[in-house]
Amino acid sequence: MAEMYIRVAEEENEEPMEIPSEDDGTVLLSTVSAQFPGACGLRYRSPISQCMRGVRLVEGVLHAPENGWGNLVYVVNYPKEPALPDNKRKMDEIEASSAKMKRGDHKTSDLIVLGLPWKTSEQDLKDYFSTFGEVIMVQVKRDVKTGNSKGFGFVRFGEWETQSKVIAQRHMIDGRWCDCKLPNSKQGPDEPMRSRKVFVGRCTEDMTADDLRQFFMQYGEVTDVFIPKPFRAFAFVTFADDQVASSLCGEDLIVKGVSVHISNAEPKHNNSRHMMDRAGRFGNGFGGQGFGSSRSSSSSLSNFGNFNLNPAMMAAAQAALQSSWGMMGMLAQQGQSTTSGSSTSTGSSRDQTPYGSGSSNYNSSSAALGWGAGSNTSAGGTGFNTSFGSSMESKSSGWGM
DNA sequence: GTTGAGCGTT
Repeated sequence: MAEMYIRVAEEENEEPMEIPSEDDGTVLLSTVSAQFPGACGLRYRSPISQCMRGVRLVEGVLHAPENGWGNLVYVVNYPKEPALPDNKRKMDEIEASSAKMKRGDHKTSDLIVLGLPWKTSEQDLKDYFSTFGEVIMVQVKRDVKTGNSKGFGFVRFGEWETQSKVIAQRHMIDGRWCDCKLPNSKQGPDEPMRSRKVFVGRCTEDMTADDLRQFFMQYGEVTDVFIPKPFRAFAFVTFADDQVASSLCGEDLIVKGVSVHISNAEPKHNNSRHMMDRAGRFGNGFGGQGFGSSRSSSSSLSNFGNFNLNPAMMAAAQAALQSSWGMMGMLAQQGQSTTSGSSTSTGSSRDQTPYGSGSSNYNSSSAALGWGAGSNTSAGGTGFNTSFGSSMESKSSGWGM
């Protein structure tokens, strides 16, 4: 099937935009979200049943309904708002619209961007994130000596709404799925955060992170899904709202026909545990920033009128072109992403072996940057060792929650 | 088979 366009709109009766399909007739979710930032799926009104129907979404790929995409208008799905008690939501709205809204509450903070392709530059990051809203800072962390990317970076947005939207979804950047989170340094003391995450026991191996995300989305906005890498029959799901999480604890829910058990996520093993326990008398160590307190994630999509042609798509396409695997490589990467480690991240240990066997061209530039060379001998191990058997001590610094 | 990666030379 040749490339075609399908019609997509934010609401059923709004003017649709045409967005391109892939050669095989599927449409990438990343293509949709390039035009509709924050999109998590598509739906349409069935001409037969007159009901809204969901479009099948498998690992980032949208599949046409039985009789093809046709000429229907597909409507964008966005993550559900956290299910807050009505009165609470009203309070937030009033607060937000009031002129004397205390500004301190919704300050943005730096977000860590995990899982970046080695080659992603700060400009790439900025181009990508600008589709969501005003970007006021980007960084790619690099090895000081070699200048090689460490595979993560930071971004800071101008608006709180932008930040919360970005945290709530995954990001296809230069051909890899990346995650944006509050960095550990910004996480509050654990209690408030703890309850946003639930432990999901009795998972089966066929439950992908995407499955879990789709399933739990009905209860509220899902900000993270984690599935341990070698299969271990459990998972973690994090919500934007701690009330959603705690309301599920103790339940047995049916996911893909299997009963899973939801319980509290225990704190991750954690070395920094003596901060301010009972030293109560010297003022509370953590005075200021109430961290987990009031979160009112309004995900009204401000469509900041952007004319830039979807950098997300450009970047992905670019990645496909440059990788010797072409578009197939991209698809392969996506496919692998959800079956592996964290839903979040693409693949276990940076398996971005972009240059398949024998591809000649990769290193005029990389070699100059010191890539292939004798890996890292230093124990500090930010290295790029492609052999990931080598253990670098796992430093779980705590607050991963 | 029921408790998890990776986090900032300011």
